[in-house]
Amino acid sequence: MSDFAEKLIAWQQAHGRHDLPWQQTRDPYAIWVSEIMLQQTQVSAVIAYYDRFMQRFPTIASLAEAEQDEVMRYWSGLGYYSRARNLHHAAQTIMREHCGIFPTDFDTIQTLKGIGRSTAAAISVFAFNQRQTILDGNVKRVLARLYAVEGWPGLPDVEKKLWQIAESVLPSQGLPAYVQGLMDFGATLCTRSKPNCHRCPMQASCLAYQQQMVSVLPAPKPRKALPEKQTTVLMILDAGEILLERRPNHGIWGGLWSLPELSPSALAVPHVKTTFDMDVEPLETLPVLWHTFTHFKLEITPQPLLLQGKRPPPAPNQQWLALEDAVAAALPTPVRTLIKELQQLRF
DNA sequence: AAGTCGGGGCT
DNA sequence: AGCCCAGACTT
Repeated sequence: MSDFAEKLIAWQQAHGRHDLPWQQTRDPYAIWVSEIMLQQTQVSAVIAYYDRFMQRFPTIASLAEAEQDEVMRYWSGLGYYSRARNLHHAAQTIMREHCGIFPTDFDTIQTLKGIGRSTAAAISVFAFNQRQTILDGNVKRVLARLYAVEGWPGLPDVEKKLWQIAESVLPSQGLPAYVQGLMDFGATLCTRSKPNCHRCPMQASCLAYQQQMVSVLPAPKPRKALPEKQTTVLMILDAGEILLERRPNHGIWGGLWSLPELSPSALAVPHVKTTFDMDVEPLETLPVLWHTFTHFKLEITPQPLLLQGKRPPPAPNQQWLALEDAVAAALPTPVRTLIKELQQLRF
């Protein structure tokens, strides 16, 4: 038996979960229902649904005979409703094509709707004590760390490698405890954030731990490049003071004081004349600034301007502030950065 | 290979 | 406000 499997089984016996409702049985139907409910759904959310469902549909036959509407009612709130439709459909398939007996053959199990390789493996192990491996999100994380597998596990090549590793570390016996251990270990110790490496029996052999890669493995799903927007902000100066404008309550930086904004296509000098009734002269430009929000990147072009002549009275949503006060004010970070840069340029 | 399904917990 | 969860299926 691989060193990993041996340690995992020992860990499972000491620290794993043993009292979940679907662990008290070897009925393939009960285990099947639990596995479907647990797809992309946390244990704590499943338990109540599982108990209610099994009370109403205790057997394959009772589920197959039920109206789809009633099945859906018992699933309502769990999400991923195709799981319930597939479960219902597969129950009827078993009645029709398998004499009402849940199939024991691994490949046959996978032909049932809603059962892929990992779920088929879980059923095969827990109900029939067969030698198969699962590969769910927990197991992917555990193996990606133990074997320092780089790349997002959703990539076919990476997933293939993880299946291969999962098979290679499979013990020859004690499969139920081992597979339950895989899941419990990933769910409670080798967690996504803040894994408990101190209490990990695999620490010495964990490649990610050795290479200090635990926090970056497995690699997160690559995000699509954020859309880029651009804007120009006006830095209108007069007597060591800068003109600030309160932003509308809705939208980005809602209600915050900021710099007046200008659509990138507009010309600064005429715009300021029309909008603010000020005569200004352009100053030396500052470098463009990038700011990243959660949903887009913003290219901010600062446009410093020097007021010529008399300062008109500020509108209610405007104020003049000394540069050093502006730096200390509660302005959006990139705006403060720009004002700081301008301040240093002046002296 | 990418999109879809989903409520809920976590950060 | 994303990201992820005992994934599988469709496009």
